[in-house]
Formats: sequence, structure tokens, C-alpha cells
Amino acid sequence: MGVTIYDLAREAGVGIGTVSRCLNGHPHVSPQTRARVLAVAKRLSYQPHAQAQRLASRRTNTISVIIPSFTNYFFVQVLQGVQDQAAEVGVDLILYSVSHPAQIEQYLGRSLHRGHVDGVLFFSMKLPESYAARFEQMHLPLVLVDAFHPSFDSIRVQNKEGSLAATRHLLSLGHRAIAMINASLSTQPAQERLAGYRMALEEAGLVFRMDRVVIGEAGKNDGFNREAGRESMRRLIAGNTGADRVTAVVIASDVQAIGALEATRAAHVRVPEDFALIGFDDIELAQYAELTTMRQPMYDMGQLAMEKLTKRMKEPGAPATLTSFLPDLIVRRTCGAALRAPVEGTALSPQWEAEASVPTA
Amino acid sequence: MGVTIYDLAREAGVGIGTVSRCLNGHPHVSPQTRARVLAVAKRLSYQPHAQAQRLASRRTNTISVIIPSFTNYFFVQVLQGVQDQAAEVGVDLILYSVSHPAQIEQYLGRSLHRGHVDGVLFFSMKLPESYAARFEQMHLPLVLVDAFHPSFDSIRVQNKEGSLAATRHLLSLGHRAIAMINASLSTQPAQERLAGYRMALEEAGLVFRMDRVVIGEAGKNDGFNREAGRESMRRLIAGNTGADRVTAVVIASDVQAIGALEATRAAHVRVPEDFALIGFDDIELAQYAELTTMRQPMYDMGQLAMEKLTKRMKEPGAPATLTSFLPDLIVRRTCGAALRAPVEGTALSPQWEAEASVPTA
DNA sequence: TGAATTATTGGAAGCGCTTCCACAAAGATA
DNA sequence: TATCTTTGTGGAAGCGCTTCCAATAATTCA
Repeated sequence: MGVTIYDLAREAGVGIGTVSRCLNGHPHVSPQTRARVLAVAKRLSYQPHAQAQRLASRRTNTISVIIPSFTNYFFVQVLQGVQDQAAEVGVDLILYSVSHPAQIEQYLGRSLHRGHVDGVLFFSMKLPESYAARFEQMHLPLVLVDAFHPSFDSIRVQNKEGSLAATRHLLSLGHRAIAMINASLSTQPAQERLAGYRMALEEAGLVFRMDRVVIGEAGKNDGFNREAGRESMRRLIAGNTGADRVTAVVIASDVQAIGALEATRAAHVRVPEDFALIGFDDIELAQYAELTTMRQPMYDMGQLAMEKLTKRMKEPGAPATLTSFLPDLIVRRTCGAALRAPVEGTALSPQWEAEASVPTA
Repeated sequence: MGVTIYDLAREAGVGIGTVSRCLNGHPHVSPQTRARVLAVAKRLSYQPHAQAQRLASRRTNTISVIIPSFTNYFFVQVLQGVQDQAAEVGVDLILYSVSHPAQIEQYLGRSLHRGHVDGVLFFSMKLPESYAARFEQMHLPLVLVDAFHPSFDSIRVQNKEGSLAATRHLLSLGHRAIAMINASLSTQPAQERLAGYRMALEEAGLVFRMDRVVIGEAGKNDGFNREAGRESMRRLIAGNTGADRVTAVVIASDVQAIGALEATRAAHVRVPEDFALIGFDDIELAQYAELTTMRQPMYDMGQLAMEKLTKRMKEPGAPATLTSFLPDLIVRRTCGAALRAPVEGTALSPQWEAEASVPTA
């Protein structure tokens, strides 16, 4: 049915080896021969058979991307960075979006089939330890994004520094009683964001009070969701009486902040006059909601992830690296800074990138 | 390096054919033999070599998805439907997101490589005629979503009926001077949405006036973007004086409507009191912006697309089909209906699906 | 001019699997 | 008991390519 290199060889009066060399641009073929073979290939509209090439060459030029079910802007943006970089180097992406935890192992398992893919990008989830071992054993390149494991390259956002900066910003606006709305502390980002909040308070000489940290019902996405944000804010507003009233809130994610804004509206609480808010992530909605937030450089993270994976495929032995991105403070309406000096959507801190070698476990 | 069926055969004391039959669940193997082979496979942690299987079996269990650079919620949702259905039937997705027109042909070409994929899903773009011919010639299954070609299965949204319903809704609220903000009429959705608007006016005995149709600067995405919407609304507001003032606007997409809302806010025009708005698509932002809109059943479209492709791979000869989805009217704040009867986010019309056979060209 | 390189070329081997055909063993039928 | 089925099994062939190695032709060097 299809045209094979044997057909080309016969038609051009050369051997199959020569045909292969011509098609793949190898040296040591005379220009005339190459021209003739390519002409024949064109005339017969030859298409290489992808699977045969892959079987013979032992490279697939394909990687798999395992990502939480990406109904959210963060992943779309990161994925765009990955995709653009992949197109650049001619690699295909097989997409596995995980909507149920069991699928993590299922998809990792598929990726581990010999010859299925040349590498794997793994996003924002905990890498099961047993699979970590299998990746090492099979020498399959793996890069973690928004996740960490000592044996593999990873790319992270400095969550602690981010919420540190967010809290400092509220402090600099004069707030002294600052609460936090967080998601389940079983997740690392939630822990780290809490730590940054705490550190900012303490370095300002304020007391960290756990009763000012509102943890939403976990539910979907470990509590990083709108409903949890709405409910948390409702509780915060309800209990916010007395002399030591809270005047500002650091929220662990934008989706929660969006929910929180809905709660303020419902309770006729004015933002930012009665309550200053700051989120985390800078999702698309944040701009529309005029939410002050910490922006993650999503596109860049995706692009860098793909670059790291490419590099790793070339140099399997190199030590694992960790790159951290520092989120940018994006000042909009909800923090109240504009009440003093009207600055719209400006990045106050330059984006900063740290690279470090991690001792291989 | 890897464990092959030869290793299993030797270890289990059987032939390679038997091993293959055991692994693939073929009949005509004795239960004892099967158990023994599977035990050995497990012990040696055998992984089939994907490419070898594909080469030998001539099936890849992979399809490619060619989609416009999906920074928008519509595609994310559709893709989620595709992905879930693909996981269901055990098919891998190779994602090609097109950010530059030239990439359309590049990716289509890749998909046409023999043995690369078993089928293709093509989204929201015009299928180049030359490639249509090549798909037919190579008998490569192809399903179009939000696009149409007589030779292939397609899934569409009834744009005309959608904006007809949108316009009727505004008419039913008593508006008589209704404008439209549209994108470039070189695209089919824009044309169809215009036609529905016009039809609704005419069936209500009103005169269709082209000077009430504001077409934004094309720019990104043929004018389906926020800036175009903002600019269009600004022009509309600026020219909206005199006795025949416009009181409502049908907007061709939600992203434009979001831009339009920004323009109303900037001009201190109240929505819906001074200006009733209705969008199209029901993107995520629409809910937050309380935008009345026509919802496209995105997830279902994705799922159906994958189902059609699967069916087509099984029955290559069947005639091409066209399925149209009718968008739902989602009533929120911006149309002003709530000023009369407070109905929040309710679907007024049931979702409806039409199937029709299309004569193969 | 002859020997030694160097530039090309042909094609066998092999990637790891599926599938088919041939054949043996075990029942079933007469 | 002899013959026909059925069931189970082994392994060659082949999927279409890349990559060697050996062989040949062209060129250079002394």
C-alpha cells in the first residue's frame, strides 16, 4: 500500500542504504545520487513510516506530558510554553490529563513501556515513590514541574518567598491584622505559602496567630477551589468582630480569591476599603477581577521544562537540577494600593531565577 | 537491554507465538500455559515495546489533535471531553496546537506520515483542500470539530440558530433597537451569527440596519478578542445619540463581550439598565462577569468527536455525518431579564442535537 | 605507474513484535 | 481400530526502517 524505501531504491537504481542516507541527510553520498533519490521520493510522494523508523532507530521523538486535568489557566499557559518549545525541537507531545488519582499510575505506567516515549514531563502532583525508582532503573528522562524529587530535574515556584512578598506588600500598606485563607496543609504549596505569610509577620514584629489562618474544606483540588474560597471568606467575615479586627487577607490561590470576592460582595463588605485582598497565581480571571496577586511565570516554566528534558535526553548522566522562579507581585485594585498611588498591573519585583544542583539521592 | 518475548519464551519453555498469544489474550492457549507465561512476564517485569507492536500490528492507538493555540477556555473544555473519551478507549493523543497558520499544514503533513497515527481530530480552522484530498487518498480517518467539509464527519454548533435565539431573547425583553458587535465576516461563525441576528429582527418586523453592526479590527483571532470588543463598544457608545438610540447589543463572542463590558464601565454606561448585553460561548469568565450568553456544549462536543473518530476507524466506508449542537441560552445579569424575573444561570432551552447524513462529495 | 587512501555504494542483519501456517496431541466419531 | 476434528503450540516470515560492514570506484601520493 505505502511506498517504501525499497520502491525508491528500485526506481532510482540504488540500494536501500543509500536511499536511507539520502533521506536522512547523512554525509558520504554524492550530490547527484542524493538529488536523484530525493526526486524519486517526491515523485512517488514517499512518506516514511514513523513506527518503523522508531523501531529501528530506537528514538521516538515523542514525550508524554502528565498534567492534572487542566481546566485551569495555569496549565494552559504552561502547556503552551511546552508546546512551543517542543515544536521548536520537533518533538511530539502525548497528553495525559489526570482527572482521577488512579490515572497517575496508569499514565506513568504507559510512559514506561519501552520505546513508548523518550521522556516525561510531570506536573503539579506527587510522584509515587515506586515509579521514581522505575524511572531511574529504566533510565527514562523525567522532569518535574511544580513538584520536587531529589533524583530528577525540577522546576518550581518559590511559594514561600511569594507569599512573603505578598504579606510584606500588605504590611507596607499599613495593615497590621492580616489573615490568611489557605488550602489543605497536606499539600506542599499550601505549607510553603503559609510559611511565607508567617515569616513576613514575624519579621515585622507581629505575632503569628493560627486562629487567623482559615483552611477551607478540602473538596476538589485540595481546597484550591472557588467554593472553598467563598466559604472561608464567609467564615472570616462572620467572626471578624471586636477590637483586633482583620483588615487584610492573603489568599493561597486566585481561584480561592475569586470565591472570596463573591463572599465579600454577598456580605456587602467593600474591597479594598474594608478588606484588602491579595491572591496567588495570576490566572486569567485575576485581571478581570482586578485582583492583586503573585504571578507565576507560567509560559516560561513550560518552555524551560521542555528545554531541561531535551538536555537530559542528551546527557542522561548529569546531576539533577532544581530551578526556582520567584513570582512577581502584580498590583491591581483589591489590595488597596491604588487608593494611595494609582499603579495598574505593574510588576514591582523583577522576575528572578535561581538554579541549584541537587545531590542525587 | 529490555526483556523481549524471546526471553519470556525461553524462560517459560514455550515458543514466541505462544507468548504473544498469552499476552494479548488470544484464545486457543491452555489456561496452564497462559498462567505460566504471565507469571514469567511479571517476574521479569516485561514491558512490551510499543513501537514494535505498532509496526507489526499496523495500528498505533494514537490520534493527533490539531487545535488552534488554546489559550482559551473553549478549547480546554472540548479537549477535556476528547481526552476523557480517549482514555476510555485506550487511545493516546498527540497534541498539535497551532499558533501560526503555516503550522496547520506542517502538522497535517506530519499526521499523514504512514503509521504515525490512526486518525486526526481537526478543530476550528479551515481544512486546506489539498490536504482534504490527501486524507481521502490515504484513507486516514478525520473528524472536524467546529469546521466543515463535505467529505468528512463534522461536529458543529448552530451559530445562526444561536444568535437567532440570543436576539429573540432581547426582543422578548422589549428591546427594539438592537445592535450587534461582530468579528471579521471572513470567518464563517461571524457570518452565521450575523445571519441569525438579522433573521430575528426581520421576523419581528424590524428593519435590519448594517450601520448597527459594528465589526472590530480583526487583529488576533479574526477579531474574536477582548481588545476588538472593547474598541467596538467604545465606538458604539460614542455614536449612540439621537432618537433611535440602541438599547441592547448582541455580541458574537464572550471574549468580545468581556471587552465590551470594560468599555461600558469606562464610559459609565450601566449594564443592563442603559445597555443590555448578550454574548456567545459561555467561557469561564462569563460566569464571573455575570454575562448572559449562548452556551456551547463544549465537553460533549469533544467527547462526541472522539466517538465519531473511533467509529470511523472501524467503518471507513460509512457516509460522512454532520452533527449540529444548538447552543443554550444562559440567562445572567447583563441582559436585564433579572430586572423582571430573577432567574440565575438557568438553561431555558434544552440542548438539542441534530444528525444528518451528508452526501460524500 | 603502482600502492595507499578516500569517497561512495549495496545490502545483510536486526529492531521486537504479530500472524500465519504447519504440525503434534488429544478427543470424538464411526 | 482407523479416521476425522479440535485444541494447543512452535517458529518462520515479515512489518519498514537504520546501521553496520564489506566492496567497489575514484583520487592522491611517492
